Amino acid sequence: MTDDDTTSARGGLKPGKRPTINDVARIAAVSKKTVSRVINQSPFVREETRVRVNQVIEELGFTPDAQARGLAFRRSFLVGLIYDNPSPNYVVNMQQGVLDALRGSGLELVVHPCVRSSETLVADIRAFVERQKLFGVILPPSMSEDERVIEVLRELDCPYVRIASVSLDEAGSMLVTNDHLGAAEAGRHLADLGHSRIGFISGPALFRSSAVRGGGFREGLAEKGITLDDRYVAVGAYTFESGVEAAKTLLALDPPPTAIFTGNDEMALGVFKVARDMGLEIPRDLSVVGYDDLPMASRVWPNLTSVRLPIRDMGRMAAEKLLAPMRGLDPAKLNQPEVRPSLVVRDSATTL
Amino acid sequence: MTDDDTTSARGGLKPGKRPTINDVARIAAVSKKTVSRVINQSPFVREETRVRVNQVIEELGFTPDAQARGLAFRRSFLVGLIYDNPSPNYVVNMQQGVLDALRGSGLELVVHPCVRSSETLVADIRAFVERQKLFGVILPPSMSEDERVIEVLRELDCPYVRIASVSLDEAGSMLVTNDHLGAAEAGRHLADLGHSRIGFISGPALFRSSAVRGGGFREGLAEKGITLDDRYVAVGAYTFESGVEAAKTLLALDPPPTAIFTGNDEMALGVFKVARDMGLEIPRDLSVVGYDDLPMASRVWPNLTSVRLPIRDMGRMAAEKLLAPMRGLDPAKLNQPEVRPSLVVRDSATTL
DNA sequence: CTGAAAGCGCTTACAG
DNA sequence: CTGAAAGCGCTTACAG
Repeated sequence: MTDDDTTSARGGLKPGKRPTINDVARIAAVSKKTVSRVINQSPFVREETRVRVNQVIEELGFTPDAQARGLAFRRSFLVGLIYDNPSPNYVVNMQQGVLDALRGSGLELVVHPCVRSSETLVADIRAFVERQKLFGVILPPSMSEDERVIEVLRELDCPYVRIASVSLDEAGSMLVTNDHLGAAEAGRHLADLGHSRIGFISGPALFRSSAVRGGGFREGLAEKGITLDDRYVAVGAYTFESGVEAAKTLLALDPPPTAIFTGNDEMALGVFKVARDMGLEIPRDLSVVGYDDLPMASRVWPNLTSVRLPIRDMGRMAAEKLLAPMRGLDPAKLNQPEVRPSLVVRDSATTL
Repeated sequence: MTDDDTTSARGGLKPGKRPTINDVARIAAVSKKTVSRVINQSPFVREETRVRVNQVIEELGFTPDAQARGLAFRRSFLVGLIYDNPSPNYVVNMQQGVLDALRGSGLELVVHPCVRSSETLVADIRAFVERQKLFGVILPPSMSEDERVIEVLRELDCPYVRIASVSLDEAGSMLVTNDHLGAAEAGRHLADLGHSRIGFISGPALFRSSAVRGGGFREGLAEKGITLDDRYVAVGAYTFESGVEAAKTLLALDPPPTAIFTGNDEMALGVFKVARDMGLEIPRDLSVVGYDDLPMASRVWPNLTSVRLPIRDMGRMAAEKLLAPMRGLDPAKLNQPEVRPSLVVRDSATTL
């Protein structure tokens, strides 16, 4: 439609071809290096020149080619999200946060799921990062906890930010979620409600958060003089189905627990299901506390009491750390609040 | 660790640098063009040569540079998922399906959310697609329904597959979900259960599926001699919160509906919430039928009767269409089953 | 503040 | 079946 409007500026352009930096340079009557400087916001361009070049860029509808830039820069404009998390809800929330941070940065997000137990995991990740020459990588749990992967990233000189419940790396490449604090709060809460025969459904051993949340929970109970009985601990896999299995085991104990704390919300819903199937009413017959506070926690019935983790914010903050150097900031010194999980009391846990 | 093992093959390689196609060519004693042929699986390479080259590639740990290949090919190895869907669950499911199809293809997935009502939408998408020279794009609803976006993709010569409830394009770039069929089934089901004063919470007008599902539902009811009263139709936004609002409106009518069909599951959960708040028991006092059959449909209580859409499969099939030409197949003639939504009867709807 | 040359690591015609 | 040359569209030193 507006082809004619730009005829003057497009003079000499081959039809059907995208304008390149050469076209911009020719029409703006500068060298392509100067155009490159304008694109990359170099300060060494006279204001007048910059304006003229930007005007031509605008008129031509010029968009720098990511492949060509990447080839010359030896680095792409792609951020990788490498994950193995079994909870799609967790992943999608974090992904949204990462995208929040990337918006307007010129970087794009490549999602790369993988299987941590796969024999080819390390080779796969190496190929992915090397081939795409990623700008950087974000690693949610439990990918963040695999030192073989970290080793590869270091070797390939690929910046990364790890998200984990405890610190595993230097501040600039680490986002700590302090899960022991939230779990301790859950423990104190259940103890305060008068529970003492309490069950715990742990996440899988592969996740640091499983042990950290379990440890924090024990700690919180201990503060109130309660000891978690190992017979009342079941190991799940952070999935709904595993929550179902673990709940069956725990509720078959004699005497059964009066309350159950689960390593994440997904498994808490599994407890909900088993309780209903057994004719137990929550919270009257069984108190349940989850972890993560996914959106669904406040949509199920009864509303799930859960430890809130700001998953989306975590994704955003991790991405901001990754982008910090590009903005001339020190990733270790961003003015980011520490992640402090906190208990959201709803209706699924009550006094004994 | 194994550095020494490869010393022979790495002879002459600059330390600390990734091997390039030149290194492979030199060590295998062929031209780089031949190496390129092996990488791209050209049939015009002698078996013996191919084996030798692959061996050197293996020994060197050579990975072709995606940027360089993209620059030469004038096309990247990235597939874009451009979406504006308000339901994170829907998106994450579809995304998983797309990733299923991409696994092993050498292509990576770039996720690109956007706001359809934004003034810069078209320009944003143009810049994204042009800059990344995308291999192709997948468009879930309602992005799939925006003809301005399609126009840009055609102009940029970017292959795409649209996912929508009705056909909007040629078979090769279209995945039709036939939503009228599933909605009609929901209508017949509620009618068969004896309901006649039935509410409908529609999706937003921007989504074709809203009208298609509404139309199918009316059709199904009509088959049973029931007419949907416009006073019992509320318009939502496919979100939980909008479901809450719409349910409040419908349940405040005098007389209130005895059953509600919602345009998606997310809004059905909103109805669940309002019913509970009003002291109504589902399904005794109110029957509810949803659409999509997200995993959570079978995790809430009572289990939600819902029209099942194989969202993950849809993502996979759409991606397979996109990849078909690369595999020498005609995307219009893939042996894919048609998407047939079907009602999954659970516990949230019962006889009047 | 600006530019001409060389190069990033691949592939596409074009020959042979 | 194989290769030498040119080019994809940018940026990095290096000069001026």
